[in-house]
Amino acid sequence: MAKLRIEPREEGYTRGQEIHETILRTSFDILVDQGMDALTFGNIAKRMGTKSQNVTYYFPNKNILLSELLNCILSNYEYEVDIIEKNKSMSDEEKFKSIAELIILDLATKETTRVFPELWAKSNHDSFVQDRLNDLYRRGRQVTVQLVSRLRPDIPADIQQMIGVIAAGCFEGLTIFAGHGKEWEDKIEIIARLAKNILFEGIMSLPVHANNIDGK
Amino acid sequence: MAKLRIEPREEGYTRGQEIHETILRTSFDILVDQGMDALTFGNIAKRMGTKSQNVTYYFPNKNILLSELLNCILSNYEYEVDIIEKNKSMSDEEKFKSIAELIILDLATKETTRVFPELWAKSNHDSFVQDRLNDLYRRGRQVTVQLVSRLRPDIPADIQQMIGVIAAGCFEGLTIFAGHGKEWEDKIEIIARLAKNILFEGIMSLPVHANNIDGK
DNA sequence: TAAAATTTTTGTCAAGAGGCAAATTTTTGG
DNA sequence: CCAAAAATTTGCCTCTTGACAAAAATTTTA
Repeated sequence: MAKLRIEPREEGYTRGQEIHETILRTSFDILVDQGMDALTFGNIAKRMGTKSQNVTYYFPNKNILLSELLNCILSNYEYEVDIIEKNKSMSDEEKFKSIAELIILDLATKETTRVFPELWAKSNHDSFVQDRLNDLYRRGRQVTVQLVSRLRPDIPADIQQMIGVIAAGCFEGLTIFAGHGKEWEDKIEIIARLAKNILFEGIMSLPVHANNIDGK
Repeated sequence: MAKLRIEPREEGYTRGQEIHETILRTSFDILVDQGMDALTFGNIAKRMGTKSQNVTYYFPNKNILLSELLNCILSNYEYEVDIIEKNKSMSDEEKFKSIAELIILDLATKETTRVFPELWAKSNHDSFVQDRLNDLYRRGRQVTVQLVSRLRPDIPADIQQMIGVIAAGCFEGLTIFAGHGKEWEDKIEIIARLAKNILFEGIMSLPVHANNIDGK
């Protein structure tokens, strides 16, 4: 629920440990409901009822805070991907559809709806964010691509990859229209069901001949 | 190419007119290659080789500049939607696929890849941006939804709408993975072809019974 | 050409940002 | 309980931002 995986620091008192964690959680909260602009030492301190210099003590400069925060955010999603990956009790079709549904339903969460657009925007001008996001997405797609490769073994591997990209794009894109607070939020369940069926059937009915990577 | 539709001011000298336009174009350029953070009066002026107070003269405060800029950006996309809407010389299938391809290829543009994520992020904390974006997307979807309603007249209207949302989500989401400077940028043509086929076939093979809006 | 309107420059301001340094207080392990 | 480490507070600094006001220069039009 918290959408943050915080690894403990290596040194310091347990009290300091808690503060360290509180700073990260408070930062995340600010990111979620006020956006990246509002994420300042002053605002973090204000929410925590302390001074900005105290935040500086734990995170000597803003880049360190941001990169550590990014890490906690993405680690959590990678953890979620792991859980999906390990589920082995379904057919490939069931797996594909349940993953699609899971991801779409997650993106309707306030946290996901609010945080990812900030990261997408930042990634365009910050290669550190870009790289870390890429890692996450690459790993996340792995599951889908593997399923595609089993569902459509007749398709070349690079096309299978791109199909994974398209599916992921479809999921992420729905954030904008059916995410938390968006126009289609309350239809998210129906949309999730439709999307998984459209994607599944679309992938299954792709003609082989049209998928040659060199094809015109 | 310019991705900006600037309507002339109502008053002022022609020289002032040009400056007004230059400010908006410069602002857009900054937004594209440095992002929303860097969009300050000072930076605009620096790029133009003038003083920030001169920018203030044309746009008394930043909200006015931002809302006017947003207007110019979105007006241009609405204009592009119009062009698509007017093309009547194809079958519905051809139309659907060519629209899909057109949108996906546009999103690979540097301008679109850079600007829209900024708007998505901002829309989460700025209802003015949210509303204007919604208008644009609603209008943009109209074309797709109309096609869907002709391709699948057996499906209830609200489900047709949601299919439009899913298609739009798929398009927009690809910005993140195959937009300008992204990992899959150079595969964008293949991805566009795949996506339009997956979506088309997926939509065509949706079972009617599964689409009842009240269905469990 | 002169008057009027528009544009540019100069100067100033308060608020808030990130950051540094040293004094003080609190916590913890021995 | 007591030193040493950790955490907090106090105070200050520089830079940037958006904003305002008034003087100066420029352009247009009558």
